[in-house]
Amino acid sequence: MSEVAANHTPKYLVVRDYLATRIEKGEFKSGDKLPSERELQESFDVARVTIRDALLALQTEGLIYRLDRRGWFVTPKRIIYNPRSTESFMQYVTAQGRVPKSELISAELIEASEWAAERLNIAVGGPVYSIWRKRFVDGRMVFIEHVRVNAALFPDFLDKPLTDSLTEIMYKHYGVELVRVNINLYPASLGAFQARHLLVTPGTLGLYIGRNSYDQFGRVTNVDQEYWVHDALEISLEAHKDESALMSSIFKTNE
Amino acid sequence: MSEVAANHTPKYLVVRDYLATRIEKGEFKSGDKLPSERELQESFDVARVTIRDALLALQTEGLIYRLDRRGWFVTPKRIIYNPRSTESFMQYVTAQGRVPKSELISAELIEASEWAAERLNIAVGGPVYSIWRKRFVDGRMVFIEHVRVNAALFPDFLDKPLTDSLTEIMYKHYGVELVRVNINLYPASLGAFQARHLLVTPGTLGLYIGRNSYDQFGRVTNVDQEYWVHDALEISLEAHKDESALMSSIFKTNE
DNA sequence: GAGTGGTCTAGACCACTTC
DNA sequence: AAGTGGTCTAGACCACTCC
Repeated sequence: MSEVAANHTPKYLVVRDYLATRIEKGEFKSGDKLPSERELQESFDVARVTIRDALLALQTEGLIYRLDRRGWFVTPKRIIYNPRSTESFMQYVTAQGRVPKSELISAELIEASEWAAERLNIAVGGPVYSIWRKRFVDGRMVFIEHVRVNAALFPDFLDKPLTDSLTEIMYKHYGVELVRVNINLYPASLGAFQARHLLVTPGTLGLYIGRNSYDQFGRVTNVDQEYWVHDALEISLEAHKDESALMSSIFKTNE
Repeated sequence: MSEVAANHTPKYLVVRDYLATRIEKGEFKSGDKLPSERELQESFDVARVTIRDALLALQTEGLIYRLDRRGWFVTPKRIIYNPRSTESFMQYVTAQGRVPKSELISAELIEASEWAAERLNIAVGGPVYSIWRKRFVDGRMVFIEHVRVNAALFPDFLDKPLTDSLTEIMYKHYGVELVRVNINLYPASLGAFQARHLLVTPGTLGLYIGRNSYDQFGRVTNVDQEYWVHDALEISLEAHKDESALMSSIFKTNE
């Protein structure tokens, strides 16, 4: 490698840097729409593909996001989520000075699939409430959620206000308390159904969060699957040495 | 929307589906190299850009990954990481029947930057060991790590075997015990330095994990930053209601 | 040296959103 | 109706890896 760098910056990174700088300076603010791809193309005098490479790079970084066929927008600050907390979405979003919203997509009584039955610890074909919800922060859709509830434990559940915290409903109306959750999460791409509801292009990067909830009797009350847009969430938690062992001696964990 | 779908599947998704199927069937196995882009282009009789769209979609899904200028490979199974466990990388990878490897990139004594000083709770310019390491699973690079150690607490730390667990070194040689960690993580793209070491294209999607470690005296011993490739890791943890409150009453947490 | 992936051009048509 | 993003073509040159 010579002293004078032979590498020149690729054009798409020049465009990226320019846009990134303007976003960081606040010239494009959170939620703002960027100029159209063709406008950018003319400003920089490059092919449209090159503009797209720049935009896709910024998307991966989480600086901008795309609404399918609607354009590119500046990404708002991430919401912080503590998986060890039992706060509901409405609570932890509000606590961060943001405005949460919930929307019910569908709710029905179905027969447990093999996947659901295994996790809910019930028989295949057993009664399950299948609930899809959509969640917003400051008006932006951030994830959709699929909840499967062990219906045997919660008669008339579908009559309850299903945009509220389901955990709270279980506690107040059925005396069932959430005492333990198993959580797993990883980056994953958003499928057709999820993408359509989130108004993003199918295949967009997301963040998957799975959750199994247990009540005071060790029963699985519900299993949830959350499909987040990848740039809306930051996970934060604290752990103490040996506490897992300590907790198992206090609660009886059945594994 | 008419009964007979007017939508035909885009070509790049046809290619994606074909490759995804062959991977799922095991015709391409974990770690295998896919045919070159030009070979695929000829097989499908499409433009190379279309092949790339398919490959990029599969990459986002985590089915394949790319080594910069080397080609596309089938992604191995994810490693499961429990952020609440105090197991070291070597331990939790081995426990999952995989082969871990650590490599030291660099280790030096430097002056604390503002960023590091604030987190280590020391003065700006104070002594800090800056350690970069590279981590492998079954021979594949999965993340690089930047560790900053409060040097005042650990004289001659750089003489120790720095590919081993640093936590263990602190305990065995200095009697300093890790009792608490703060962790935060989110998807983020990999910068030039990280990408070069991981042999990926700069801007590739990654998973960022930050960690602050506290000892039995409440001191911050080290702050770590891990830059994972996005498809190598799944986070898994268990939480109990009210345990946070319980733990704070047992340990004194200084916040 | 051959082949590969990384970048780029200068267009095009379509489905869809927005006005 | 106009404009946008989504998809696609048929090439090209370069830097780099691999043999």
